[in-house]
This record gives sequence, C-alpha cells and structure tokens, in this order.
Amino acid sequence: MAPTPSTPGPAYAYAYPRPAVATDVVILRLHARGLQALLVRRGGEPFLGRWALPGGFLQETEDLDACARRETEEETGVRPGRILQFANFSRPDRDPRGRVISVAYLALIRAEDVRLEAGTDAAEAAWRGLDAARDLAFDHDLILASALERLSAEVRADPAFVLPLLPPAFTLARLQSAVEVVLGRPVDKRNFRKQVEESGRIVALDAFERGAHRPARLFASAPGPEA
Amino acid sequence: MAPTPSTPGPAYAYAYPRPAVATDVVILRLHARGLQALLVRRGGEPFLGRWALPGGFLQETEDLDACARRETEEETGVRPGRILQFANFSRPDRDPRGRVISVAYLALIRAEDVRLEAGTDAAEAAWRGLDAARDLAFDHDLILASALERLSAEVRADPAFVLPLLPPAFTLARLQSAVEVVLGRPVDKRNFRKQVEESGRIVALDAFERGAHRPARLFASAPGPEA
DNA sequence: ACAAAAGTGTTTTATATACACCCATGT
DNA sequence: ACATGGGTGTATATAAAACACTTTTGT
Repeated sequence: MAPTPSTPGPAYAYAYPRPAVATDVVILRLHARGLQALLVRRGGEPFLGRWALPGGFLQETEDLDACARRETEEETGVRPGRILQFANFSRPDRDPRGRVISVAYLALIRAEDVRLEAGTDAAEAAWRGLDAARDLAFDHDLILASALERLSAEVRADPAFVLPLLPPAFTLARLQSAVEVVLGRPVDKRNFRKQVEESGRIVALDAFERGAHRPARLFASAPGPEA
Repeated sequence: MAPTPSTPGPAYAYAYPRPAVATDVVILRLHARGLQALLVRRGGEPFLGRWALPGGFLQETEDLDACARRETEEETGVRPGRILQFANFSRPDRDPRGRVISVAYLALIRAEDVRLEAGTDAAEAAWRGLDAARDLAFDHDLILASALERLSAEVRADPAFVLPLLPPAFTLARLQSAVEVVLGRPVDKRNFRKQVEESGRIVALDAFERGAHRPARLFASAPGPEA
C-alpha cells in the first residue's frame, strides 16, 4: 500500500467525511511451475513488516483503472495488458488507521517483462508462490483468494484469458501449462489444442521453438477482440 | 443521487484530497412485458430536472454493498435479495461538482414488493422502460448500458439469475418470459423447462395458478446455494 | 364447442471427453 | 539409438437445439 496520508500538508476540507480510496492489485505472473503473486513488505504501522498486496491511493487525475495500472507498472515496470476489477473491500473497520476503501483489481503480466525484483515504490517486494502468500496485512488474504476464484472462473469460460501471462510468441504446451496451473488440474492435450486453435484467439506463426526435441510451433494471441 | 455535500457543516480535513464515494444502483423490476429501471429526477444542479440512476454517498458505518442495499431499499421500500457490483465509474471529470467516484451495482427486485412509486429520498422517482431510459444525468447512460450487458451475460450463464425478479411462487411460463425479456430473444419452451427443472435451482410446489386455462404448476426458488 | 395456456418426447446436431501412437530434433 | 517433448484422429458420451401435438381448465 502507498504511504499513509497522515503528514500535515495542505489540508483538504469537506462538509462530510470521506473515505480514502485505494486500489489493491493482485499481480500475477507465471514462474517455473506455478503462479506467483507480487507482494510488498509493509514499512509502517499497522502490520509493520507483514506482506501485503501492492496498492495505492487514487490520484486526482486518474480513474480507478488507471490507478491500478499505474500501481502495477510502478511495482513491476510492466504495463499490464488487461486488468479486471473484480470486487471491492470496504468494511469500515478494515484499516485501523481510518476509513479506506479498496477497489480490487487483477492484473496478469509476463514474467519475462519484469525488470526489477522490487519496484521503486515499496521498501521491499517479492514474488511469492500462492501457497506462500498467506497471513497478509489487512484483509488481503481475502482479496487474494477472491482474485484467484475469479481468475479460475474466467479461464474456465475462456482459456485464452491466460494469454497475458505468456510472451508474445508461445508454444501450445506453454499455453496449456498456464491453463493447468490456473485451474489446478490437468487438461487433455489433444482436446485443448482443438479448442484453442478453433477459438480464433490465437494465430499460428511461421516460427518454431527449438530444444532438445522436436521443434514446437509458436503462436501469438490474435489481434482485435480480446488479447 | 444524494444531495451534494456542499453545505458548510463541520469540516472534515485530510492531508490529501479525497474523492467523494457513491454507489449508483441499477434497480430493475419486471413490469407487464418488459424490464423497468428506477430513475430519480434530479432536484439540483448539475443536470437539474434530468433523470438519473438512484445512488448515494457511502456512509461512515457501512460498506459499499450495504450502501447499495440501503439506497435500493430507500428508493423502493424493497430489501433486494441479491446485488452485484459490476463496474466502477471514476473518471475525474464525470461530475462537474468535483471528484465523485461511483461504484456501480445491479439490483433485481420483485415488482410486487414495491410499496411506493417514489421513495422518500428523491423528489421524484419513476419506473421507466429501458427504451425510455436515455439521456440520463452524468455518465448514467453508460452505467445502465453496462449493467444490462452484465445482466445478459449472467442470465446466459444461468437463467435462474432472474429469480429475484419474480414472486416467491411463479409459473415456468413467467420464469421463461423473464429470461426472454432479459435476453431479448425467445427461448424454446420444452428445452427451457428441461434445463431449469434439472438445474436444481427451483423446486415444484403443490400449488397451481388458475386462470382462463389449464392451471399452471407453481415453483419456488430452491433454498441454499443461490437464490 | 371453443379459446387459451400448460404440459410433454424424440430426433438431430454440436460439443466435450476419453484415449495412444508416431514424429522431429538434439545428444 | 535413445531420450524428449511435439504433434495428430477417432470413437463415445453428453449437452444443446429443433420441432408439434395433447391436456386441462374457463367461458
């Protein structure tokens, strides 16, 4: 989260109390054999030293989508392709400092694009496997769980939803693996290829990935509708 | 929308500017042969005299869901069964009075439960067919369109989503009609009955509705999972 | 008897699932 | 030649879609 708005600067006065408005972003990348969430370590009270989701307060000149995008880029150096506002968390007592409502976003980014392990914004940031991302500050356990639930639903409805996790050119094996990671279960290779090739969401490239085996055809996400 | 927070009461001061936070609620009921949205006529500037979605500012003691519920109940006298937060509208310039972010909700209510045509809150309120609900104040045309898009998607995924629009006991014909109204296209009667009866989302009652024709079996929404 | 809406099955089509072997390359 | 992952097809099961007549009541 961004720094507490408690420093005595120029005061902004209103006739009615107003909550502080922040976005918290569940930023996920694909690493080795699993999803990782970006967490930042809190440098102040409350929850000092605890891990939390990256987030920050809404600025005067941006809307909430832009705020979530900005936070994502600040923390990772990556401009996210798509973000999804999936819930809000706004219980009056969720932040002991005072009223802060959180509009929650999900951002999927390419691991390959990440420049820095820790962003410039937070004192410390780390990518954590989902099993290790527990006991977070505030209600962030809840936010993370809610994000994963929504992610799974989106991917069930459309496997191509995971595309932003992958590099511009990818093999079907990698796409399938991403889907399996998100769904938490294996999917049939032949059926998967049929579905995704017929979906029109990806296009075959005239390029191949080479390795200690037969070269694998590369694909890219199709332009237009959704990517 | 609720009154503008501009009266010079006790001032609330903050170190950083804060947006006002409101919920706007697309409240839909089923009337005759179509959906109607509840609109309220604005009693002040800006957009004086224009129709708008009901909405109001977040109170200190409630979360956003509660705010949307409260607004719905204030305007209609009906406690909505389910509400869905489907988007937010937060462009800095969306309200000429100043920064107001809107968290948008969809509420489906039973026409039969509505006590008052106009709620106590707004100067004037009216139910409008969706074709007539145009040229609304602020960005409310956009909010309404977005709500209807989401509603349609939900109903395609699960026809039982429309249940809150219906009375506690309803015929399959009325349920089907509600789905058709939302989707904007007819659905096959036999297929519809099969699907919905097998879905487990409704239960048959030992009661019938009588009219100038063969009595129709009444159903109720099933308890538990979703209703 | 007639009008009006309720209720009911089967066929066809599309989609989802299950399943196993050969292919192309690097070592 | 062997190891590694890439690539392919068919048969079955399930779900979706198309389609028309009989039943029950009120008038």
